[in-house]
Amino acid sequence: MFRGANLLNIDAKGRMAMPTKHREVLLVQSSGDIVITAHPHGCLLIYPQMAWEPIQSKIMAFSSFDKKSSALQRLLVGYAEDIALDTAGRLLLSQVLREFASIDKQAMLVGQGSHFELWDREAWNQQMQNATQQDASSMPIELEGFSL
Amino acid sequence: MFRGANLLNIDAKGRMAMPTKHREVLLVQSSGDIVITAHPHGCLLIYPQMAWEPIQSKIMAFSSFDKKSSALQRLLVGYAEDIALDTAGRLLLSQVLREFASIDKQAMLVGQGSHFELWDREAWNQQMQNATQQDASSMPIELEGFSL
DNA sequence: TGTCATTAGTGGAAAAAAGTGGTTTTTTGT
DNA sequence: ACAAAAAACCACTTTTTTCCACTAATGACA
Repeated sequence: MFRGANLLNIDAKGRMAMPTKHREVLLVQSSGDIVITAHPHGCLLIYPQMAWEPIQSKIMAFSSFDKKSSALQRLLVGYAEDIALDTAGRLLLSQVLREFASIDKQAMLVGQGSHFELWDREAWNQQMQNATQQDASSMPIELEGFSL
Repeated sequence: MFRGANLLNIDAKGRMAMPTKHREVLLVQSSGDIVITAHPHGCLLIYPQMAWEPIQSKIMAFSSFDKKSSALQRLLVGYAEDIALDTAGRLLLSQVLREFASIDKQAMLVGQGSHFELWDREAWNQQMQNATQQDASSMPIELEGFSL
């Protein structure tokens, strides 16, 4: 599925060209219909529309009285927008979403299997700097014994 | 499997010639399909495509809300690119990956059994300088009682 | 030990594909 | 019906990919 990182330019209208290798998959899987939403870590999430639906269902099944889960519902479902690729394979990022993720001129599109993450260029570099400075002792339990 | 270190030149387009002795293995094992990604220690990882898949599955099974494990997912899967050897047995390193590992003109390709690591020449020398200055007292527990 | 032959490494040109930006057309809301 | 905004369209530029040719290195054999 989706993997790999691409540095992309965003034009004055807020349009961003999807790398061609991913376009076909998106067109086949959900006829170019995309859902974009906000991620709690400060980036955007990009799903093929069909893959998003079951996730949204799960999220909305959480209790809406619990503060944590309703906050998550507001973020993930509240920000979610339906967008389609234009004829040139670009997608239009709304003002609101761009502001949420502080995305301006350049963004890093990062494949994560079933979906993508979209990061402001600077925020991504920051993120990666942290990740490469971690040492194994601070790794979570589930990574115990994991090796490449 | 893969072992040995080779100093390789990278041309202006970012192409790198695989040492011939490794080409056959890569061709037989995964018809020349390679996955290349980022390693938290600042080098690149090169796997035969088939050998990479099960590793990616394990990584993506971690929780995506935990900061530490999602950082690892972003690094390892986010940077992973599918690449094939060209007709001359070279592989093309993308701008993004070269920048991650600060690889410019020369790189050290290091066999690690199932896979390779690719280091910027300078970073590799640095790395080795540290390794030769370590003394046994700072070794991790699992190396207790280990001798060559 | 020198010459020849084969194979590996390197560089670049031509062709194809992708990215970009602006103009026109359509839609939407007033 | 008109104005503003958004979407579609189209043409140009840049990048990427593929292919081919040349040079260097290695090894075999006389």
